[in-house]
Amino acid sequence: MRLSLDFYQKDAITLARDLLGKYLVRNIDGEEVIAKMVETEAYVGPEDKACHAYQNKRTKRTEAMFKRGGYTYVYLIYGMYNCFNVVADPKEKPEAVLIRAVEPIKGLEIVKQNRSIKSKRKQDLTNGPGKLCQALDIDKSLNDYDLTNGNNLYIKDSKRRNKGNYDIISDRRINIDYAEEYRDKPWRFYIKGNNFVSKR
DNA sequence: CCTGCGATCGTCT
DNA sequence: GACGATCGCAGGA
Repeated sequence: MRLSLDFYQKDAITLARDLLGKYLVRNIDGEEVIAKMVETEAYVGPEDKACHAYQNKRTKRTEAMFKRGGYTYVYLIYGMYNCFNVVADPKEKPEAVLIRAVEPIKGLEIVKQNRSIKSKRKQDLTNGPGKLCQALDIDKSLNDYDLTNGNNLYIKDSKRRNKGNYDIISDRRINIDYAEEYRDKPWRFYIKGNNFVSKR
């Protein structure tokens, strides 16, 4: 079942944990790709020096983070890759969860097409924030997109019985050395033992 | 296995 | 004008 509005109205750290194991669903020209989210990072609003909305910095780019939970925040990084975030919290609280890695569940052929790589290791298809955006064809056209309404992109519960009963590891976030005392906050979360996690 | 490096461009100063 | 919530490749151990 698609996650409802209230699921997202919580702080980014809680949401980052709760999103693990949930299914990200992407419709590309009628073809469905489904991927399980296995690694996330919380970006915790005005206080967090690693967050784009640090000190409530409000620009065209960060505007989506100020939406209520359940919207997307997608931005271009290093001129060539996209990063996909799920906005948390009620309106005006700029917190979001970066999806760092997913595990393909359905539509593997499409994923392989979207990712033309030499590596034959399956995990290299989606074990990174830029990689999974390529794999699921997520770019800025899906920024500021309502995950609770649209059909192009949404999140659903896995039907499995393991309702979030994963062993969850928390660790430092990746590549935010500039964030001073927030650099080492344990706000990255991943499913223990999962092969698609980008870094352990 | 690991480290270093270049690619590439929208966004903000 | 500078830079980045990254990636893939090359080269060495």
